[in-house]
Amino acid sequence: MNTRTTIRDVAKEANVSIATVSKALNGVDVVKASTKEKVLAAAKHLHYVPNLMGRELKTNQTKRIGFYTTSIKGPYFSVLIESIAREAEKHGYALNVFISMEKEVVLTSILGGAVDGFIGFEDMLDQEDLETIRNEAINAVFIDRNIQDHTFGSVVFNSNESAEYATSYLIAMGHRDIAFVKGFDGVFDSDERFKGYQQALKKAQIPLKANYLLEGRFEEECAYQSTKQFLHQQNDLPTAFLAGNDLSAIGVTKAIEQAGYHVPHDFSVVGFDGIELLKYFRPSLTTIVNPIKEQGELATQHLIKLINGEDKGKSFVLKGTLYEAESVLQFK
Amino acid sequence: MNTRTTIRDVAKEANVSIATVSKALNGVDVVKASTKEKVLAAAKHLHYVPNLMGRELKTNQTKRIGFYTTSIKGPYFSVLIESIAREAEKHGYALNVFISMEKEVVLTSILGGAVDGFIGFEDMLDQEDLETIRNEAINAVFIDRNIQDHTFGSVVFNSNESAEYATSYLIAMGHRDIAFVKGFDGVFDSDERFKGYQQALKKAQIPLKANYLLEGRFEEECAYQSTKQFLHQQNDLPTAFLAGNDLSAIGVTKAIEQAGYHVPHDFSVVGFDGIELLKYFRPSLTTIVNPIKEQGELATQHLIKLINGEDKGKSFVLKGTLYEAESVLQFK
DNA sequence: CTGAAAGCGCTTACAG
DNA sequence: CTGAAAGCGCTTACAG
Repeated sequence: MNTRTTIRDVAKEANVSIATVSKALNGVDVVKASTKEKVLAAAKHLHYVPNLMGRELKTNQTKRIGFYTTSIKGPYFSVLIESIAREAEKHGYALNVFISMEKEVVLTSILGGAVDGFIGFEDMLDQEDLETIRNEAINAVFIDRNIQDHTFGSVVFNSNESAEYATSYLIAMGHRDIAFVKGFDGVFDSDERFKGYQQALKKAQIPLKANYLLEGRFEEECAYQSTKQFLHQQNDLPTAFLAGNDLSAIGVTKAIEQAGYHVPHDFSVVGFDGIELLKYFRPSLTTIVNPIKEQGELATQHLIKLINGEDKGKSFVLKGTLYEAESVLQFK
Repeated sequence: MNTRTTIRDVAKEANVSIATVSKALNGVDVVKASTKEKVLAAAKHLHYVPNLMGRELKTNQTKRIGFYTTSIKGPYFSVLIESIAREAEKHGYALNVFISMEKEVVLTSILGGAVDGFIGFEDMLDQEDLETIRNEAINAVFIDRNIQDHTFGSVVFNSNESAEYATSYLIAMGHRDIAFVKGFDGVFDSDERFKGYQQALKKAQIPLKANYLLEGRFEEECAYQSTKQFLHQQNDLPTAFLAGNDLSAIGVTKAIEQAGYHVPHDFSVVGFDGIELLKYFRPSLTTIVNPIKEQGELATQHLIKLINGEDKGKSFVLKGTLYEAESVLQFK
């Protein structure tokens, strides 16, 4: 069994020192052209590829950025991750996606120096973890909460304003009885959307009704169940549903149809995000489209600037845009 | 700015040597209990996390497996990747997903020792690359082609048999004029499915018609365009379409509806894979469901056995199952 | 049970 | 322009 080729093998083959091999291969242009050629030929001949651990241990950088998550399910991720990967590659960085349920694994990776920085997501890391990461001066850009610090930045959506806008839009369409399908309490986008909903009602002087608040957990299934039950038990029905995200809007719509009603004739429905699979769903869904691709790109650009010391942490807020489709009808 | 905590800092804090710290932290149970306690306390106090590069360089293993791809778009990936990640984590390995368009980046990573082995996908790596990887004794399990060797295994679908079965099913439903929407020539699943289609026709003594072969490239859009054009230009129309995968089956269906026809009343449609987003699509699609999750799990188990030297490369073949839905109707 | 030493494969001042 | 040497942070025989 072949043992892996090292820089020493190349040096021997080319009759130079390992220092010269390193310089020739890394384009440190101090090496004589003929020497460089000789080294390159030897490296090619031996199929030499530098051991990354050696290089990274010495240079203390990996040229990798990380994305840590417990799951990549959900229609949001492929667009986000792919935009991060493309943007990173443009700047000479590779993206590493780590999927793990275990916090220890994630922390070991981040603090163990597996990446030069990471794009943060989910609430897996608590305040103490963040403190530790900060102390090690590891750069990060968060996309699900508003953080700003010397080494931490964030790129979030203006969920608050979007939700207020979406609610006002429904009100302008004649709806006054608008149910809200919640996401997760304590999650930034969820809380902000709920606040926006409340603000819009307040401005229109429509009282908030507790019985119009449904559980959605940002999932189709949960929203489906809540809505189904809601439609059965309630005699004070709304005329419209504002769902915490598109998936739950789909769940709401399916529950409405299942109960024998129709969207938008009996109920209007609005979602958030503008996920890709909407193009397969009928009736087409009115939603606030979030610029997910731009979020990934901006987060990546910012992270790389942080890594290179060209910037300090900033907080960016991206705006959503209303996409009008079939699921909303003028009321009355 | 804090410099990162190393094993030396912990040793100093605990008043022992770095060797002892290493042993205490790694559970080499030769260390006196009280010493171990002292070390653990010091490590915790300093928030010490071992530098992975140091460890990996020394031990020559990463406890990571890789998944390299140019894109994670497509409904297939989240299920596959997630099943790999979960299975890997069960065995103490982390999954690293690398998304890159550049072959050099991928090879540098694989040959540079970034992972202990990888799950291979796509035709990015040519025969020569595989040869190089083999020479370095790097383990891999491929999921899109049938490879078997000492360090290489594979887990593929029985696309040939599935396609023959699907075609025979359509024939049994009374269809004799069956168009085939191709994937990519040269791609294993694509070629195998095409062969299976041909075999079934032959067995039923139905001649293969060249004008019944459409381009699909495994994509919705391409299949849509091909089918649209086909329906316009052709006066010899088939009664059923067998599409290379579900996405192209969706494209076919949309083109049929767009041309004013209906599925399944005017044309029956069958796909392959059983992707998750089918649940959002109407009419519901008859398809051959591939056990994607099982493929990911089996590939991972096999890879880890290869890494541990507990097995040599094998070739596994997984069977699909027919899922009958609305898109096929008895003909006549 | 503990520690000094070697060495994994690199890069980079430094000397020549 | 080239090379000898140091050292990145670990682990692991080996000696005591």
